[in-house]
Amino acid sequence: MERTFSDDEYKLHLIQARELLYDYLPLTDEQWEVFKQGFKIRKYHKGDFILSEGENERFLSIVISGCTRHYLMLKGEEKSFDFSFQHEFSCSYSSFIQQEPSRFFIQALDDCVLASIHYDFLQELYLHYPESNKFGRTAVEQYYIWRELREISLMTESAQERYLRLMEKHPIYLAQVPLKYLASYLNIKPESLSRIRKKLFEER
Amino acid sequence: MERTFSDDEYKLHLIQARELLYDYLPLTDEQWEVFKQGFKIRKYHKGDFILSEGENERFLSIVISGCTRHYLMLKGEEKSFDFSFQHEFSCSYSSFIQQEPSRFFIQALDDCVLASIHYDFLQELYLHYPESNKFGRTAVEQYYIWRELREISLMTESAQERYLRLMEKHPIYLAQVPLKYLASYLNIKPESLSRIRKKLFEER
DNA sequence: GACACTTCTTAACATAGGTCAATTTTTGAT
DNA sequence: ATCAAAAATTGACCTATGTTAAGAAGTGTC
Repeated sequence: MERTFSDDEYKLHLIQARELLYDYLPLTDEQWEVFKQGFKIRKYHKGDFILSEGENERFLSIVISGCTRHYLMLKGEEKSFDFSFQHEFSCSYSSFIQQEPSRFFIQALDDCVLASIHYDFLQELYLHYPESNKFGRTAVEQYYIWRELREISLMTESAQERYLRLMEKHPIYLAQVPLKYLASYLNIKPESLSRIRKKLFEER
Repeated sequence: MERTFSDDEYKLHLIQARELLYDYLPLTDEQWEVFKQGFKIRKYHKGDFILSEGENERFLSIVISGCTRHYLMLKGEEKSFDFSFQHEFSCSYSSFIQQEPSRFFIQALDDCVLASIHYDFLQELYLHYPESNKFGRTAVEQYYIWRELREISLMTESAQERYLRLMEKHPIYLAQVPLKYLASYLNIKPESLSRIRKKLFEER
């Protein structure tokens, strides 16, 4: 469920969006005037669903504040695949690209604000401003690199190694994400994560 | 090591390249005249290295014939991540995008011919023909979808389930890829794949 | 601040897949 | 066709993680 807010808030968030976007795609004032028409600022409360399985992902979003969790349901169990924090993209990307039903749920892990660009608007941009393909390309390239790192991790590391690397590289996950979701992100059960944490604690 | 061939062969392969590319990116004759200047046809014998770990991936390639294997070395062991057959892209993509050293080796699994577009040429294209960003975007989108499916598989399926799905969806892998590589692609040891195959055989 | 609800931890036991070592089968070179 | 090398299989045993069940520690609500 989407939440509402004031015009002033909306404008502020749009400015933030441009700033956060800057690293991926620095836009001239002129370009921004075009782009910003296509952005929708969306606000969610902790626990709200941003996207549900089976829906087409219509938005490519950048997280302005808060964080989101991407997961899928399998045999009655949740499997967490991604967490998106400020400055990162949040999108069920395969669904977005193909405009096919998403296998993933996206849920607000905390209160959060997203700047979301609509699929149709992006297609229009691609058509009328060919250089905007660069935006789509850059976004998906970022996504791709992330996915590849995840896959390498899943293929080559033990659960404990993944946990240790997570602590080192993304301590924010430890701080913000409930352990049961982290466990599933590490591809183990919460009980196994507990054991690993206990063992690491005892060893030091 | 790259192999050589005649002018006629070269021209033929260029034509094939355009055809194979068509599904990803239909090009007008005019566009093709520009694109084809950037393509290099490369031919390898079975076992040749197309890219080694530590090298920057300079080419985005489409497989015209034969097949390639992408793998990385970890603790003295090979881990296979991808096989690319005719019509598919073959590229150490993160390295290509970031122009940073590749973690992957790419090896000719059979004699093969690739149509490869050079990184620099592609950047020029992006610059001078903004619509060509669409090519880069489409290629990486394909890659992304593939990576996501792999990740879902690794996260949610047992080795046996992965093997069965492979048999069903990509029987060509069974036919063309040595079991030791398939095992590593399924993220298990050859001994375990043997056991799975034996069990499946006895059950029917 | 008491209660209910969720999350986290612990322990005992089960299992998929890993390890090691030996054997069989396949492949490739001559 | 023969032989050596590589790939695939098998069996005995091991280990990390899963399963189940219980209890402890948080958290949010009135």
